[in-house]
Amino acid sequence: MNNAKKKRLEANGWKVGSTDEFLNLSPEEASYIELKLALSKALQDLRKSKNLTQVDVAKRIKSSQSRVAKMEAGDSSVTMDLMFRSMFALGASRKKVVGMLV
Amino acid sequence: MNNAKKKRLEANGWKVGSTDEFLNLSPEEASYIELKLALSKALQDLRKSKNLTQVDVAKRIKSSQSRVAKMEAGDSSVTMDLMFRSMFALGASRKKVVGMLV
DNA sequence: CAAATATATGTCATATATGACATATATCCA
DNA sequence: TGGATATATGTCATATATGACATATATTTG
Repeated sequence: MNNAKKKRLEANGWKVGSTDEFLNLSPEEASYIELKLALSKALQDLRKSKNLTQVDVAKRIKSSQSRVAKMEAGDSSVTMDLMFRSMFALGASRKKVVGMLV
Repeated sequence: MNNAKKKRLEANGWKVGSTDEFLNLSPEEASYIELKLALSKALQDLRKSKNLTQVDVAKRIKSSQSRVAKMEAGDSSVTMDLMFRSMFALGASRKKVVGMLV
């Protein structure tokens, strides 16, 4: 994990150690966070591929633009449940969704 | 979706329509729930393949046996985040985890 | 460039998930 | 069988996620 990624993680509310780089980020936590970031990226890619705005997505899932923005940013305050739901709401199949996480 | 599955869903706290079978369960909700159930099954399979008890898993993720049981039951009160975290805590790789969801 | 449109960030009150606990039920095995 | 071990179910106080809102900052378009 490079420094830019670490900065992005910290910016999104993840605890990635202060003095030392990320020794206190266990492998399993790292895997989880990286999968979640992949999911947030997948959601954004999917939305863009359909030429939809965050407001459009928000309407479909009865949420708000700000929450969609947070999903796409991989913010620590959003669950993967909401992200998966959003992708399905955009018409993606399970195969498609899972495929975007490989 | 057959009746047995519906019963299982309802038992786990999912709202799957009362009078009519499951007309009020939109395709995206169905996809989400089915993915989550696949994940709960994957977690259980993984645990059993390692010959661990729910208590063992609970210790590794600093949770409780009851919560692990709920994860494996696909209970509506548990997030996919916790399930993914658990699988990673059992040593599964992202490739492995994602592969179990295909 | 400026206006319009899109996205990001911060905060709140409320809803939901969490670990913990008690206890019920199932499964194992001597 | 019955005691031991494992899993399921229900509940609670607390922690965290949620939609909504305001508003800041980009990005597009004319």
